[in-house]
Amino acid sequence: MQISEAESVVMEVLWQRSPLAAEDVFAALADRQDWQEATVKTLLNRLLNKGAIEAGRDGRRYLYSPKLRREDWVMGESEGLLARLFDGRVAPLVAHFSQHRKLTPDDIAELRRLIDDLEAGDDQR
Amino acid sequence: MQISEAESVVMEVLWQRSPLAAEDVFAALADRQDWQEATVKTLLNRLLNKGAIEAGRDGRRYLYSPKLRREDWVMGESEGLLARLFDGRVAPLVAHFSQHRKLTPDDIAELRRLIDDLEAGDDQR
DNA sequence: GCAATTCAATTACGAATGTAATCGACGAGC
DNA sequence: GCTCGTCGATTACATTCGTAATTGAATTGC
Repeated sequence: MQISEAESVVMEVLWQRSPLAAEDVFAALADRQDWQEATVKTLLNRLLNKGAIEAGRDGRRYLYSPKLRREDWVMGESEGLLARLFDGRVAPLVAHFSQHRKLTPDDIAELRRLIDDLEAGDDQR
Repeated sequence: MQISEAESVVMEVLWQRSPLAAEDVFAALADRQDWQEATVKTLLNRLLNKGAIEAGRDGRRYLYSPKLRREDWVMGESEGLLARLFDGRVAPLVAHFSQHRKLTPDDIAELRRLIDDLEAGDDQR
């Protein structure tokens, strides 16, 4: 499922809360995006055609909900980047960020916790 | 500097080895990409116009070299993804991969080494 | 010197994308 | 019932991208 940049902005709104009418999506974006309502409607329609969202009637209008799960989308995007830039390995990615000092102490602490859990829980699950 | 998908394939070749003539880039891609040589030349030209590469004359032809550093491009792409999908934090990204069991034991071991180094070398550099 | 070859530069063209305006149907108010 | 407003659907249009073919200039072989 290919989602364009602009489309993903709309998806984020729906992942946040749904179902929503076109107007609600527009309203939710009003501060961040300088889009006309017509633009939002176009994007909703394109997402509908792609099957990324679905619409249920609510009287005269539609309420839109995501069909594509954010989780799956995020996984696809992440995997793509990882494959293209880091030969599919996670460690080099983290190394990359660390080399550019993009890791806050909090990041490091959280990473440590993650690693500890992973090593401890090797067989669980 | 905006590099499209197809353009980045060409960049990867030049990052690997440069300077190269258009023909060499084409040859290097022959197995992976089913592109005509004309296509490769178009991409080289677009990259030239964008300033991502530069060309030095070699008699009748040109030899192309990257101007954009891979390092910088990778950082830009990574930061972009991180910002869009993980609120700019590295740890959630790693957590995401770990939740989907995308971490090999090697990954985990390497991550541990990274973390250890980071914690040990807090002030160095 | 002229023809054939070889490059790069220019042009092509359909699909996707960003950004909207317009149209047409349906319901609400008079 | 007719009119007006409100939605979604359709159409629009410039730009970027993927994928090339064509052209034009320089070079090389005869």
